[in-house]
Amino acid sequence: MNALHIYKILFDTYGEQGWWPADSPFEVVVGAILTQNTNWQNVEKAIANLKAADALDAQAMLDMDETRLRELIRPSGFYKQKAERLRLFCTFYLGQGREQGIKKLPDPRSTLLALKGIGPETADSILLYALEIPVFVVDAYTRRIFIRLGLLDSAASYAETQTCFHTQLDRNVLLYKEYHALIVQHAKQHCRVKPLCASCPLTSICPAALT
DNA sequence: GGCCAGGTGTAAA
DNA sequence: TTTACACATGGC
Repeated sequence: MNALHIYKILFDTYGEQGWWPADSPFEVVVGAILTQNTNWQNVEKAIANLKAADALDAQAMLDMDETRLRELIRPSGFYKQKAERLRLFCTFYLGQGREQGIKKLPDPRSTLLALKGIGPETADSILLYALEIPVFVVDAYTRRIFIRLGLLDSAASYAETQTCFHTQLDRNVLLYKEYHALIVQHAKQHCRVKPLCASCPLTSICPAALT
């Protein structure tokens, strides 16, 4: 039993996800910041507001008042700190020369992590879905599911969890994109709070499934 | 009405 | 080095 096996089960169950749901790499970044500990439905409202205001653009976000940006993204919650985080990223983004400039940095991941408001999951989401760099995105769902399956120690750090996937899977952008998307899709339908249930496609391989 | 959501930064132990 | 806590809206 390994990560690839789980992937196959999830793919057979849910099919291709085609993530990230965004029209541009920059929109991926905005979504990645806005979705921090936030329901995606709320993020969609905020992004719709930005689009309606013609503000889904780095320069536009920097040009407007921060209070205006706060209002536009308010539905996504934590709107004061997220407005600041978005603008900090926008300054970095334009300063580096957008996606291409960031990709050419010696260590894009460390550079992103140095930005206030960009932690490991947000950084890796940006690397994978906006910059097409093959890093596995670890989120709360990933941990929960693999701990329940007995494939991950409950004390495993972000880095340890990520290494686990990197060593068990080929370094493939499309695979990583789909895998993370499938985990989120799966988590939304099953096992959010309660242990694995009878209709869960992973039940048959979960040691605790029937307890 | 309470719980949760595709985390992160900060401060105290 | 780990553990709490704040940050905030909207759906179920």
